Amino acid sequence: MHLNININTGSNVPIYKQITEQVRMAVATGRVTVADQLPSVRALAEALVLNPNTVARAYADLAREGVIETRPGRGVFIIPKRKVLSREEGRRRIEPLINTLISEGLAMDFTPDELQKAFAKNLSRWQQEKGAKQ
Amino acid sequence: MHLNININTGSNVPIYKQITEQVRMAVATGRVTVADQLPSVRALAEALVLNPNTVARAYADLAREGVIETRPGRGVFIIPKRKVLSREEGRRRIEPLINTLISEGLAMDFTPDELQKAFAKNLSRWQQEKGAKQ
Amino acid sequence: MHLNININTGSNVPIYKQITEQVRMAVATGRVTVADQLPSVRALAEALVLNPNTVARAYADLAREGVIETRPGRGVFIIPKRKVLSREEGRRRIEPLINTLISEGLAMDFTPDELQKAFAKNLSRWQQEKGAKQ
Amino acid sequence: MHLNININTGSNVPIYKQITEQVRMAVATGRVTVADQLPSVRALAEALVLNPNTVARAYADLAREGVIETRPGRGVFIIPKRKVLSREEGRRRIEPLINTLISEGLAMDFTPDELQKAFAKNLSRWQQEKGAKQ
DNA sequence: GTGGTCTAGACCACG
DNA sequence: GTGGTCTAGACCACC
Repeated sequence: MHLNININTGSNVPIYKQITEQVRMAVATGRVTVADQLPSVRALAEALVLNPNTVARAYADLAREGVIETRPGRGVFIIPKRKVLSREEGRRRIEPLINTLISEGLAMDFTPDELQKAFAKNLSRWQQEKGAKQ
Repeated sequence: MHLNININTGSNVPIYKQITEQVRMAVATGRVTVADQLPSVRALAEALVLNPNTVARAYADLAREGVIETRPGRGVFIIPKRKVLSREEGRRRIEPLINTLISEGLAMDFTPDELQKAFAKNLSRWQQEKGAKQ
Repeated sequence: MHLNININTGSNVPIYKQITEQVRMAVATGRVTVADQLPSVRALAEALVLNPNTVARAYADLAREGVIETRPGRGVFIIPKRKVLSREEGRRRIEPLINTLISEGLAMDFTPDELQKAFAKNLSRWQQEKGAKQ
Repeated sequence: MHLNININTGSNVPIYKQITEQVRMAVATGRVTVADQLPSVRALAEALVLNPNTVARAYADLAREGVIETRPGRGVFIIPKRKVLSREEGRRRIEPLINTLISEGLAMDFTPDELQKAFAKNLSRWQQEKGAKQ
């Protein structure tokens, strides 16, 4: 198991969200598995050169979501995945992202075809990463 | 010309962004066309029960994007689409939107195939609307 | 790094534009360099006796131009120069500035030759300053 | 004598200023000469499809500057040119325009050489116009 | 009437 | 502490 989180400080995405997203992805793609132990707040903060508060917040969010469990004194662990969101809720949350992408993309002079291709390209990159790790 | 903007004040998305997106969409789908005049800052602010500054900010963003033109003392107008950003800058701005969509989608247990289909479906809807109006 | 911005409240030039121009100049001449941190919105507002919103607007414009990057919660930073606008858009924006200069200059009884010389002189000053600092 | 004013409603330059500028230029280049009569406020407004108030304001500005004279009941006339601004005042007003041009131009990724060339090109275009009319 | 600028001060998210 | 968003209300230039 190797978590390997990358932080982009220049991004608009808040750092704590970059962490939660990458941990969620690592779990979803099977790169880390149930009962795996994550680095401690302090260790991860040091490794990523971040404020421990930022890491703590990310872990708190993940714990609230039911992705990880912090066992005081022993560490942070992955817990079995349950579906948190129903299909419908998922769709409700994902559609605005799609439409923002299309709206901004078209306004920026990209053709629908270019958008489709760019999306497919990035999607396949994510799948490759997943395949490589499994 | 029928603009019909809906604001969701409870959303995380800033109000000014909801406005810019809906205007861009109205233009992209042909619901408003070149040379159409948009409601004045004050009129839209009153209609949406917002502060005029919020509407002004949305209009300013659209003007910077090259979607509209504000003519002081006369009003706000749709202008012919033109290429404002460099190719690289466009790519730089569209990639994070794509990756957020993929990351959130996969984290919500959608398969890559489902995401691809959902994206294609929405994209074709934008084009259909436009085709229907033209 | 020494920013040293001067505001002329009596001028017709909006304050936020005076700020953006002086920051751009500081960057172009090398007085501030990549990765330098600019004063915070509040700090600069206090130093210049301005409303923080006015400074924030100037910073927002610079960020859109690709001169700086605002990192919420951390501050404002100079970033490597990159091409944001398309070639055509750049031309579209620079031509009116040139023509205003020529028109006003000729109306003030300067000869074309004098204008040409004045322009060349200022241009070389910008380059000299930059050379001296680098 | 043919005045031939062109108004660009899409420009940021206020319409009344476009008029004053073009009249001043027409006088400065000798396209219209002393004792020439200009179109009346009403006639020019109709010809340019403008609000008469806008033309009236432009004429008022020109009269205040000493470029034209309105003789009630008879019309609007060019009056002999005097230098309104001293050399020094002229320089004080022209330098900021030059520096804005350079600052924005460099920020937009134009090279000094490109700026110099663009300036020279536009300047020669103005001179050609003048030559053609004389 | 129109949009543009600025101030004042609030609340929020982030680190 | 930082920047981002929004409201409220002022004053100005322009048409």
